[in-house]
Amino acid sequence: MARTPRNTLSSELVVRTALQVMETKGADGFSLRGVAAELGVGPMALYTYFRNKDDLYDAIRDHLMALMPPPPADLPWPEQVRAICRDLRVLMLEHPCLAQLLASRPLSGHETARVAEGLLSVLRSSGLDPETAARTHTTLFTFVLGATTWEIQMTVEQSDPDALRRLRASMESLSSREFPTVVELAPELARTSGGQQQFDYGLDLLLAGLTARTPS
Amino acid sequence: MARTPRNTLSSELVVRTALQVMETKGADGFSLRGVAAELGVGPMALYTYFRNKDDLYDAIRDHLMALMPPPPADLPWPEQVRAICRDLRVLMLEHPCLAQLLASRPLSGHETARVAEGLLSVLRSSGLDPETAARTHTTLFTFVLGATTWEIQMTVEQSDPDALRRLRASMESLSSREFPTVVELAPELARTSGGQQQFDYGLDLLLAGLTARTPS
DNA sequence: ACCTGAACACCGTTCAAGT
DNA sequence: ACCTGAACACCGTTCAAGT
Repeated sequence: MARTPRNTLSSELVVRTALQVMETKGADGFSLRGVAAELGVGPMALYTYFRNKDDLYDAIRDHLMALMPPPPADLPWPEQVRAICRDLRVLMLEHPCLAQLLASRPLSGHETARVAEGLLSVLRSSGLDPETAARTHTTLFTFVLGATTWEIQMTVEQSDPDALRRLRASMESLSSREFPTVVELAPELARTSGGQQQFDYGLDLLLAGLTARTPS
Repeated sequence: MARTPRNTLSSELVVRTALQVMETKGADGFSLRGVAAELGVGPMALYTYFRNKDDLYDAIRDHLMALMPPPPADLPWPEQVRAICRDLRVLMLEHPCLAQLLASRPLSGHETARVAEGLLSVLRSSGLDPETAARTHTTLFTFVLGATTWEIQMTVEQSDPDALRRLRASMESLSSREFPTVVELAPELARTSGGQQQFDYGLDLLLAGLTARTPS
């Protein structure tokens, strides 16, 4: 859009613009060409700062992870774990593209490491041995990723009236003789596809299982 | 590829060919044009059987969900839940595209409903009320989705030697003063990014939390 | 180092037309 | 109903060239 004079580009500016494009047009509508157009440069100008599209994705992810608040101190460790998981969910809801960025790329980068350090150190200081701490970190992370990805996807789906109508139609076409429980619980299933209460339910199950096996 | 004479196309054949293309070229390399080429027809021929690409995705997902075995009878309900979750993970590992198909589209279709009916009916007959059964179903489903998506992604990443080299380099560039726990647990974190043992660890935490709150 | 311009080999989907 | 062919508005990336 805006003409950018020479030598005013930077990886910082590219990342900020890329993030803006992602939040405007959605993760699907995102393209390198779109970012370049927004910056008023040719598509190839971006390759000065990033090796390829995935490399830019990594940078955007780390840029967003910088927004994660530090883990709260002076709380029992299960409460600290709960806070970190909730914060990550909130950040993903505020920036829906983060879900896809986290799911499709391995964790790397300074800010991503900072977040991992926060959760891992809480788990370690709670008395878990190295292997169990790592297992628990991966379990918590993938739980938040799965639950929130689903929540975001269902929110997107329910905002499209046409898709919602087709979904209802396909639900009602199910035989209540063949699938009695699905048909009976259809309203509950729709309600539990997202929300803080649903998230906390799953998180509490994990924490209950976790505290049950820790010595303290 | 093979020339298909007229009137030999069907939605079944399109779905089977689409699945074959997905498993050959991967979910990223998949395209409607590629499926059409494989069938020896023009791209527009597919639109006779599917409204658009998403519609075909739904059909492929349901086609794969048909491969889910029925829940084993004559076992305590936690064991039945465990078996269903493990079966879903195995199916996703055997057909990696299933992970993306499940994560990006709402659940619909006959075979998808069949799988949901299996898990939901186990949860209901264990004594859970309708709302808790639905919450638990969503929690278990999103857990399997998140854990297995992560496992698949990390496997893909580790099979690319170039990506693996860059990942190691970025890990080693982390300051062990700034992120002592991440650096210390790097080997454990790499090891717990997948595998049956890691999956069972998370699943057992959820089941432990669940059995702790059920009356029986 | 930083950026352009043309080109390559692709996409999903619409539209009008044929059988 | 079933399928073609041309067209539209896009992609990411390579390559050679300019400053």
